[in-house]
Amino acid sequence: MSTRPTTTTVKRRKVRRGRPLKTESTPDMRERILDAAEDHFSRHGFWGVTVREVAQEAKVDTALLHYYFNTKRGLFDAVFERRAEIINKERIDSIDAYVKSAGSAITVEGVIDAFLQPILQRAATGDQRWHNYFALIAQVNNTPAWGGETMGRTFDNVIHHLIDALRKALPDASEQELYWSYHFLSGALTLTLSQTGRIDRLSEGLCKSSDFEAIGARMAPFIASGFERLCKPQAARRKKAT
Amino acid sequence: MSTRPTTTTVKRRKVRRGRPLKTESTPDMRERILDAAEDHFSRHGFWGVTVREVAQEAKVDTALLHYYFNTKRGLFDAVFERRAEIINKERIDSIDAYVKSAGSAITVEGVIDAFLQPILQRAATGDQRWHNYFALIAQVNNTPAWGGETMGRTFDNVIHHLIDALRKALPDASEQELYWSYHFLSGALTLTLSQTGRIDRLSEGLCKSSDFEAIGARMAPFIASGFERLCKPQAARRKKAT
DNA sequence: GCCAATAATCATCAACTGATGAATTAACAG
DNA sequence: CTGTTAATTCATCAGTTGATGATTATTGGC
Repeated sequence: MSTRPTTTTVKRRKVRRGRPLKTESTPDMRERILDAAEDHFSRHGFWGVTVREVAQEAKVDTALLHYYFNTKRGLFDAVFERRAEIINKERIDSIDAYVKSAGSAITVEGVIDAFLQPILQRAATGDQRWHNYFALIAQVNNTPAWGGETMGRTFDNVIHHLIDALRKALPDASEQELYWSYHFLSGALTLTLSQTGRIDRLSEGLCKSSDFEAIGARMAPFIASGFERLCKPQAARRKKAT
Repeated sequence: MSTRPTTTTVKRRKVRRGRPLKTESTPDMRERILDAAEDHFSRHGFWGVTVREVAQEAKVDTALLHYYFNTKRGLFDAVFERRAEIINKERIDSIDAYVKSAGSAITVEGVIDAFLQPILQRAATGDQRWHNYFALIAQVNNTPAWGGETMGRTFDNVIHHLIDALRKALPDASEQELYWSYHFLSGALTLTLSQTGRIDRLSEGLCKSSDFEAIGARMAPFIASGFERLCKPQAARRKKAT
């Protein structure tokens, strides 16, 4: 409008085209795109996000998303798998370390705590990127259309590892009770990770969904009690006296 | 295909326009639109559905959706609130009936069972429309952007009613522990309602996420154990011996 | 130095999206 | 009968969407 080039191409507003110089502090566009996508997908789900929004936040052209990930879905899957490997390895190592150290004194609560701690600790650090990622998992886990399949492909290994360890702590448990108990554990964890802030409002500020320290201290005892109730039917049987 | 009008105006493929005749078995378009919307929103969430898809399934023109609900969001809200009143009343009545009948023999498991049964029984009947509705709740409950607010507006009354009843069964419980425990309950219930079929695949068919009878028998005991563990800290305190 | 491969932007597309004013037909009140 | 209101489809719009071929600039191997 008013400001325009006075002499020799002073007011260059044009973004550089072509391959970038390697020396200029390595922009690493691919990671920037993944971060932006993680941020948006975790908040609004797959269909609630446009590739333009992601591109805008990452400050790149939309064509670059397609260059790296082909399709919007390819981008989503890349986001979903990027951190899965890290957290899965941590959880398996944590379970193994606990099982080894506990020996015959293995407890349900110990196993579940070992399973949860890697996640809750990453969440507790306050790293927004991990927060986003966990919320993304929660979204996928509650997507009926394709969530079950995606979750399975990515996390079944770890879950079976967890259940194997739980079997050691609950040698008499039936398979069914173990899986149903895990189902309830998964739900509780998922809602925790989804970060809707619902419990904050419900409790009028008494509980904060971002207070992962409080959650970390309570979740394993809560869930372990449930496991023991369901998977140790011989002890303390005092159900509804019908 | 074979049965068709023999004489006058045989090949009429054009859909009728204008106000429909009242005598022709009352189509009740409004409900049909809500059913179709419920079906789609529950599967793909708000952004994963287009008004055209809903209109097509309901076999009406898209303009009719706007005639009844103004905007896509208005349609979504109407779907969400349609069944809320019914199920909320059932849950409050169920809790009240239990509290009254149990008297001083009130138990945590009894309260939670009374809270869950209305939902699980409706789900167990196999009515697809209620299935869809419950899956929709699960979607909303895991939508960080606006899920917490919508859930609160619709369900906070019932939840506070539940927690009031639980306080009677757990007179020494701190508010915080009660709310955290409810948080885990809510997560477990939500994942159950979301019907992703994940547990089916994980357990290789041993557990069926549509088997609400199995869930109804296990969920209240599981969750009640957790509540008692967290909210009765004086008894059986045997945490990790650090 | 030359040239193929790589990494990025530009310009554009056909399809789709939510929404709306006009037209059409029936119900209903007086 | 007649005019107003309710319920429905028609026709269409302006903006958005995911995607892509062309273009530009830099790297790195020979």
